[in-house]
Amino acid sequence: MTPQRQAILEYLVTEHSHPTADDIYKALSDRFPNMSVATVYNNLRVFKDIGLVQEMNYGDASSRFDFVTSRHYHIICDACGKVVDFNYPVLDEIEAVASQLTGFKVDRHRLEVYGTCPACQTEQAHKH
Amino acid sequence: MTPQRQAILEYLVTEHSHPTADDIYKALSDRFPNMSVATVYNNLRVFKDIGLVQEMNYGDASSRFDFVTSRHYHIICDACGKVVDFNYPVLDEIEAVASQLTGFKVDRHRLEVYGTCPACQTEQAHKH
DNA sequence: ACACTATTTATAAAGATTACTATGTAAGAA
DNA sequence: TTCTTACATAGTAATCTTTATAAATAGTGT
Repeated sequence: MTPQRQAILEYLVTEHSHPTADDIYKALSDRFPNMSVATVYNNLRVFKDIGLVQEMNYGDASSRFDFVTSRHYHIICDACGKVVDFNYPVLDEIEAVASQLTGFKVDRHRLEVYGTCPACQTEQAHKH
Repeated sequence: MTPQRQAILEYLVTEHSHPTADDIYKALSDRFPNMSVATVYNNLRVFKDIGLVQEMNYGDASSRFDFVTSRHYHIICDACGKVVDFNYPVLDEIEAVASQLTGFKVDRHRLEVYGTCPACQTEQAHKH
């Protein structure tokens, strides 16, 4: 557990945003002026492998990383990219159905809702 | 509707795989030896904009493209990357709940199930 | 034939992520 | 302490996917 590793983990735990690797890199560049981007990626992979952190890919943009606490889903704003958590009963049934229909051994699923966040809604309304 | 455009669309309709841009490019390189990769991307974007084709991003790998027929979900093999369709009632409720909880105006959602396909299951079993 | 518009090709460029190498650093054994 | 081993980091090059750009091409209508 190096200082850099601790700082990255700390950032993920305390910040409730869903930062990209670059967000983390920039946020910590004050405390670690010569930390490498590769270090951020390396540590994020370590955290992911042991299940502490979840990686989320959206389109062509950068991956976002989320410290895993409780089970929740994400809703993402198409306009500004903001990610917000929301709770919903875990969709176990769809996994069972998918497994039956396809013969796959199911491991997990991934669900995201897309739309426009309140802030961007008002901004778009003001454009008239 | 150029010959290249037609060929790309034809490939998406007839092949029931979920090809990447590069898959399409390679598959058509016999008939169009000097077609550019950019042409594939351009046309895929055109198809996507008019709603003929759906783009799917998985992790760091390339996007996959799916000709839109009926509403269905995807299950993806972690071992070989294969994508298989399966049918399930559309999850309208989760969109409503998410909207209520977050104040977002919901546009759509995205759901994928991950696991191991039958072929890779047997292959993994034979490794003992 | 001429102008206009859209498409293609070819290539450069961008952006995110990984690979690689050398350096550093901490822990353990002799 | 000193040597050794293992691993983390920094720095940079390389890779891969996708987009941007500019020139060439082809089609359509006048």
